[in-house]
Amino acid sequence: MTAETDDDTRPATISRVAELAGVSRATVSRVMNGSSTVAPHLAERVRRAAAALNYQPSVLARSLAVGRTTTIALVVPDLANPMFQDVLRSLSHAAATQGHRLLVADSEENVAEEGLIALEARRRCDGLVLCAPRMPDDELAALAPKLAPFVLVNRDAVGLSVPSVTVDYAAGIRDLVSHLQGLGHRRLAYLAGPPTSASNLQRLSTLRGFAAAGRVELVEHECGATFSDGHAVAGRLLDDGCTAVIAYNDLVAFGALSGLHELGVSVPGQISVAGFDDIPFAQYTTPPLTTAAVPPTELGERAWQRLWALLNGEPPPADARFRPRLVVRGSTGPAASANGA
Amino acid sequence: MTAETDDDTRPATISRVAELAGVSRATVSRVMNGSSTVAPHLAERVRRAAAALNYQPSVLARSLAVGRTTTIALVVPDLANPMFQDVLRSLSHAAATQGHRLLVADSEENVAEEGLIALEARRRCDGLVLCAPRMPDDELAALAPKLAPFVLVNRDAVGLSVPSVTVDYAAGIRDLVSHLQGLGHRRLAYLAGPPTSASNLQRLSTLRGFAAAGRVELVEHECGATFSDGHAVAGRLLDDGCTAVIAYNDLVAFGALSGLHELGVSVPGQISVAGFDDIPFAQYTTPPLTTAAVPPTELGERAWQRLWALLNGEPPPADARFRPRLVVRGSTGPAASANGA
DNA sequence: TTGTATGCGTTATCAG
DNA sequence: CTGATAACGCATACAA
Repeated sequence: MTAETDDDTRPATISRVAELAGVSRATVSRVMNGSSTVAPHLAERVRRAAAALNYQPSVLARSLAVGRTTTIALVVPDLANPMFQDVLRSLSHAAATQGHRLLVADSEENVAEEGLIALEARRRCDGLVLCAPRMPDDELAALAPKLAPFVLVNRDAVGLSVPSVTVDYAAGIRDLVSHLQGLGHRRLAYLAGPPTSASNLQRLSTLRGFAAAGRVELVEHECGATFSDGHAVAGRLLDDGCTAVIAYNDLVAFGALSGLHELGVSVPGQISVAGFDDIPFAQYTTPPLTTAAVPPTELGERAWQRLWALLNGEPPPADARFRPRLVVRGSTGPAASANGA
Repeated sequence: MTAETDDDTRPATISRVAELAGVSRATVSRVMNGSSTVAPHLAERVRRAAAALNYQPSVLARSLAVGRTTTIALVVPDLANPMFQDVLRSLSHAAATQGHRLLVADSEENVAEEGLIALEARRRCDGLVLCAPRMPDDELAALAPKLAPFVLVNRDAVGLSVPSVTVDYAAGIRDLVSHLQGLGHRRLAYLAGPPTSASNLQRLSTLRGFAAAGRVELVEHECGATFSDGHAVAGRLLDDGCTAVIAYNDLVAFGALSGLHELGVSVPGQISVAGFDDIPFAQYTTPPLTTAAVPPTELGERAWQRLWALLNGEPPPADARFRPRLVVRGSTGPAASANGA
């Protein structure tokens, strides 16, 4: 008996288990899935055979047969960004709760290939969560049908029937401005994020609204989204007579804080600084950062909630819009009237 | 002609393309894969048909037929930990370079289920990168054959022939101690990480070695791995006459820094503080943190390099062991002889 | 060069 | 309750 069908190296298949147990593949399948009712003695034989062969059903084959992968994809523009890390973590956690796994794809801010990456990722699983703040509206619209079912995070779906979970940046900015106004600040600077960022635009237009209404004087600084961007702009902050500055996000605020510190500028004594996001380290800077907090786990959880509904053929849930929570810490204080002098 | 086989909603299959193009499925397959040589006019017909039907080959079916998913999995104990976020990002990036996607599974520090999670994740793809610092050696050994091909990150493979990429914590600690000794420190505290952490053990035994050799006096504090852990232990730091403290990691060091600051203790004036890892914010604390840096992208890249070799049936590459780089910043300074007074 | 036939490992339908 | 048998969608020897 020259071994030929024997191949202990390759993983056992359902057929080999069936053969060893002396039953049909269908029966093995039934036993493995706990479904249907199988005669106890047969079930036992199958279990033994499976154990003996160290049989593990092929997820792949099962997915093909069932038409479901129990896997979803997440596409983000930058895995180094704390915000997307939060989305990733909370989404992964939420999906795991329902027995789903997460495939992650980082477009690395490559707007040109973002669409292809999303498409490719989507085709590997059942659904998609898309973070693509810089993708043009028309491209998104064109992609939408091929990406479904999917949900958008941190960006509105123009006219598409795509659920989205977003942050109400306008409200956050309003809270920050009110807070600063209450402290006597009248003239404030905004450290603008990436020009193509949709969320930056929301912040900016809200601020311009305040300015247009004559409630504050606004000085805009082109900046960016990173620590270094904030750090680089610190030197120009005192020149234009602002007593407070709102940064695009916490990272930028950190940079500004650090730059101001190096310049010997007292915060909030001479100038107040506020961020946006409330990333983990915001409470640990010196001084601790006043910011508008978007709950780190909510985004991912809500996204999953909506995607889950879509996967089950339920009607697209209403959009979720989070109002950031104003977190007042030590980096903002009363306007120093002496500052302009 | 009552439509019955018409179903524009479901994705097109290779069969429908073949039918529309008037060729066999095999030919369509050849065209789609660019392989083999197909008559130009036929190829063109196939492409037109594919485009018309918006045909996208099923990744699933292809994977089943070929026996390859071009997907790998990453299992980490905590997605909130900056170190694993770095591994995730760099691994994802490196794998993408070779056209592979990443499936991420967070065991959420649940040591009991870690094995099952790894197994399940592994079965969904071609290979695995495992970060499981707390998993018992025997369990890992038992799991190894079922997880192959896989590579270990930040942990040694006891006696298994499993490639690993690790950090030479002992070397890092030696550098830190030498640095502190050079500043005149003789008695130092160690803020210990989780007792079950293998990397904590490496740090600890290295320090104990120094102490046993009479080169330093060592005071051990049970601590943990988070900011709060470091913060909580700050109050006890001055009591035992240490002039310097080495924290399990940067996070803990941040906490200690913050706690000491609140207590009005000057760093490094009264006590020096050093961390480990050099996570992004280490350079931005006040004072900036002296630490042992492990390059954030190397771990993931090397892990992919090794896994890639394994996937191609090449012999297991040699283990990669990174020697951390000493980064001296403002949080460490000359020992204050007046401290004990 | 092209088509036929078979396999990949499961699930599901439908008789018995 | 069980077992053939046909999908699932694609790739690939093999034959023509």
